[in-house]
Amino acid sequence: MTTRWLSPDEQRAWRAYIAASLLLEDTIDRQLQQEAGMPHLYYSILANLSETPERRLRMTELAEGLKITRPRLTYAVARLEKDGLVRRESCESDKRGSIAVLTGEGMAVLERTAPGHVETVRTALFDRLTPEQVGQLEEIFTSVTAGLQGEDGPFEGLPWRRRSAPPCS
Amino acid sequence: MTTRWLSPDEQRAWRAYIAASLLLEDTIDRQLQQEAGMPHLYYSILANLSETPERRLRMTELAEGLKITRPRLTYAVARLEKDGLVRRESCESDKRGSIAVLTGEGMAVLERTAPGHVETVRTALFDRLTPEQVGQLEEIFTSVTAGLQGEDGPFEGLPWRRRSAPPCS
DNA sequence: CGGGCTTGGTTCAAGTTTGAAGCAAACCTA
DNA sequence: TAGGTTTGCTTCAAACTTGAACCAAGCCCG
Repeated sequence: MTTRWLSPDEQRAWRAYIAASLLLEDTIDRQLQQEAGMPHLYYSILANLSETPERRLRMTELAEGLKITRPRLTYAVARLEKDGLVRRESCESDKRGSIAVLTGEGMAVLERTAPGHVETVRTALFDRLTPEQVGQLEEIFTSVTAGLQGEDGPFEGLPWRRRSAPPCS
Repeated sequence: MTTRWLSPDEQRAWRAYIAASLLLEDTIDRQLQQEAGMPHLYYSILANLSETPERRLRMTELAEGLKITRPRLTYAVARLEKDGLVRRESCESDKRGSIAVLTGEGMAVLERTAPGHVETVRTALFDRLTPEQVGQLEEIFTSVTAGLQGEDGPFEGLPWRRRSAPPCS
């Protein structure tokens, strides 16, 4: 089958997206590195943990939620643990398991740095969008995520996909 | 001033965007690593070069177009040069300058791998969007780019910004 | 039980990215 | 035209990411 190249509209959209996403991530990483001494992903790990009832999550659940691979998470959590922001506990009901727990210090860092982070996201992104565009953004990217990890799509083989979710709270 | 947190709508949009952009980049990187033996950025370098009249660009122009820092580009081009896909020439009119030139072999790799790449982008993204959404995508991210590197915005200090564009074709 | 398969997680080496520092050529400006 | 500053690019060390290999614990079925 002959290649279906991108239309001019699609080309422009694609390039706009690529450029902006690089700039945006760089901006956020830089701001968080300044204020919190860690890149965006590491901040997201703390944020994710802080939102669970017990401020704890199994490694695999965390990796799945963040859409990253497990080795990447292992490395990141090791660093956060060294900094005292996260602690690791082993899972009682499944002795293979490992649970990341947000420490008090981790929570404190999060609370201290959240306002600056939100401000950056706001200034760089949301302050420039109309309410309709916010809705469009959500719709577009929710759909993309569904396609990339949904049961039906052509990308089943992505390595971070999991089949079951162990509880072990 | 008290923090303006994200509204629920904004939260959802932000999370959808973060998740999808990670999945999308991973998917594209993986596909290109398979088919072309290089990550997305490196492919983009070849693609950018191929679109200029003489298939050549000054390092700084290239970095600026790709929205990446110069050390990052230096490293990437060094690798591509080692692989024979890019050659470096020194600039006559400005002896500090260095010019990246796409080789015949580089062009061949690009032509061989472009269809698979486009197919991935299409499957992961554009096949899931309506024509209106393609337009929305472009508008949103064009605006974000403008904000992050425009003359007026609050992010003047980003290190990749340049003031002038040397010709030195 | 006992062998094989799967799952949760880490480790390892190789590759990439980052920000600061360095270096040489070009550009002032007095 | 000399001295200082800027510009273009690279180098360096430290941090991060990747994918493959690994290990131990659970699972499955006989």
